[in-house]
Amino acid sequence: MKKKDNNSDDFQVCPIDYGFKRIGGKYKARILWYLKKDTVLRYGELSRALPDITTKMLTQTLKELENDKLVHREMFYQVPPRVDYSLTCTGEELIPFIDHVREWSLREMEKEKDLLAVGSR
Amino acid sequence: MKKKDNNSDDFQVCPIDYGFKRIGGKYKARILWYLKKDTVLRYGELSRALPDITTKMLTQTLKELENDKLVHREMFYQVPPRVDYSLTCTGEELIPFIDHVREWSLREMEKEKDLLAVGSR
DNA sequence: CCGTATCCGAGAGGATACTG
DNA sequence: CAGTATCCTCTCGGATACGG
Repeated sequence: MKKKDNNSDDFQVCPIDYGFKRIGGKYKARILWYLKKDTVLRYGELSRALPDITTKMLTQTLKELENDKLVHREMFYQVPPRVDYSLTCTGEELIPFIDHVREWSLREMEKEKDLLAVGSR
Repeated sequence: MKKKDNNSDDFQVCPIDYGFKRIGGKYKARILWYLKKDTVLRYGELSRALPDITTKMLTQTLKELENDKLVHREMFYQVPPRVDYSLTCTGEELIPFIDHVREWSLREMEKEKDLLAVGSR
């Protein structure tokens, strides 16, 4: 198997890979989704929206999303500090597709539940 | 942070997480995509379609997709052996959404290229 | 309130050789 | 042709403690 030699970037990047790298990762899609629902969320609100995330991962993921221009970050220099997060236009373009997965998943989870119910009686 | 205790499954599973687990992984989306394009592909054809995948990963990923009922596997007992892979109905439901990411990625990659071109002149 | 800084373990994925 | 079987590396993410 040919390994990509990194001193030449003339190899083709698959767009599917590219996309999944930008929204993959354990929490990225969920964060984007919560942001679309409420438009603007503070750090603490996001933290409460995703109860299973650690501060490390939340900070890190938000930073990645910001560098990727998918979320916008606004700091207010106050005491106590305040930081707002919201979607960029590019980030919003991803919402319909996250919605699609979500709907699909809900249907699939229903199917699983039904199957389980039938099996146990 | 509360850790999920695995002896009780009364905790809520987020549908977004659920979905991304089923189509996440380095090659799953790409494999589904190639299957939609050509409808039926043999193991070797898939291998050639994804030049960067090793046999180990291809076999493993296909097995996962099969267990998840996203792809269908058909063996022909011949010499030399032949195995066909195709999408299930559930798998097909994911294609529009993979398409969406792909289109988005193509646009984004264009934007990056333009940016680079401007920067270097 | 909004993070940083370390340390660490599990598992995803890679390289390589072999088989019915 | 269509996979198995090992071994190994390396990144992702969890736990925990501390800082402006």
